[in-house]
Amino acid sequence: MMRSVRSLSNNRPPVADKREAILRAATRVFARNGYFNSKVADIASAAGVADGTVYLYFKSKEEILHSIFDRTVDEAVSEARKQLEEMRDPREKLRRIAHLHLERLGADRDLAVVFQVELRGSTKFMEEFSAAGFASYLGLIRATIEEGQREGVFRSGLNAKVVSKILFGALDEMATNWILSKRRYKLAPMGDQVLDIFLNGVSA
Amino acid sequence: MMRSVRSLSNNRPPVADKREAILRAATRVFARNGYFNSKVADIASAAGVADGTVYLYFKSKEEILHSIFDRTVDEAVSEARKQLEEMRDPREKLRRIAHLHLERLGADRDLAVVFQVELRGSTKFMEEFSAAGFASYLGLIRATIEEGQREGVFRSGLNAKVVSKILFGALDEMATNWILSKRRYKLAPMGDQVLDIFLNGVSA
DNA sequence: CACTCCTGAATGAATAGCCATTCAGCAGCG
DNA sequence: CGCTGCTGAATGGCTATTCATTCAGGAGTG
Repeated sequence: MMRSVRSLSNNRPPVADKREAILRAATRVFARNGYFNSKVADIASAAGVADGTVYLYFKSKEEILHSIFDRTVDEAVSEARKQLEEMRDPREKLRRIAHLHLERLGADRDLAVVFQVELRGSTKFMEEFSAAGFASYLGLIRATIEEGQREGVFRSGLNAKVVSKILFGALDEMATNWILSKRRYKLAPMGDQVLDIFLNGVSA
Repeated sequence: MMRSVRSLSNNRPPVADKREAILRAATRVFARNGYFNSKVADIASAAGVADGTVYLYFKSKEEILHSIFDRTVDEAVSEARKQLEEMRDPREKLRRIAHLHLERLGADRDLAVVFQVELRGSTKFMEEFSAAGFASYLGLIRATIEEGQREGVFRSGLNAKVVSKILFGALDEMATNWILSKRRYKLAPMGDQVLDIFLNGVSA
């Protein structure tokens, strides 16, 4: 009750503030208990708001999960697009994609758990997610590979779609293993090992 | 009611019969609705038994899911071990592993959904699964890679653990994409494309 | 063979508890 | 006052699991 100073900065973004808090709390709660075992009441209390408040910002529990995905994927894809714009070498581009991918997940274990574990938790989810963000992410990888094929740095006989799935799958597995591992290690550096083998495998 | 001949062979396995029926029904139900959205009553009716009967064979809904995993992984690993025994070339061994992996999942879409989607649905599950079957499966791949390194067919500078994760991740992604895809295609042949790139990447 | 008694597998209605969502009202502010 | 934003207790629906009961068929008996 009684917040230090309330006026100045606390006026405008109570909205965005609380929404953010709920999203962050939900990420933590989902990561620790799994989506289906998480109670909305847990999320509310972790966010420091009342149960009902959650429904002022989200239509349902499910929408919370969606929002976490959407926000993260949108951010990740647009950030990647931006950084890739200034690059030429397709090999370097793939390295950058891998790095950004693992760096982002490696920086927030809870977020990583939600992505690697909870996202997989229902075909419905995967299909929805698949349609939107995932497709554009895979597309980013594929476009880079096709670019490399045109330039002659990657073998042109390969099916770019399959090749992009291989890279994605390998990175995804690194992330999944990382969250399951008891031993703490840096995730991002794994990307280099993956890329070494991958590039060696696809280079012309 | 009225079973043809009851004595001879019908005496022993009414038990295994029903257990099997429940397991098969559960695989279908879980695959279609997701584990958490599946009602035990749905499984029972799909299996053609009463709700209560399920509890004569399984302690809980969760144990049903476990049993599906355990049975499949055990079968897969021992089958793979057996086939690999008679082979020498590590490259061929990896091809065989990939083939068996995708062949098995490709032959039963429901089972594939349970494995690719439901298995990922909770950290708890993954940890338990991880401990048992998954580790031994990854270990099989790793052992083959190390064997290849000793024989000089694979680059010895590579970390075999990471390399095995890459291969597994790539195969896993093929399977996941396959179940999500609307278009029907054969899963197993994807293994060859994966192996072409993979072997090219790791060969000495 | 005919009959009775048992056994335990199978049943499915009832229970018990859980939890997402709602909403009547409260507090602070201008 | 009149809003706006928030609260949290109450509601309603749902479903895993239990358990009293049924019943088919095997065993024992005369």
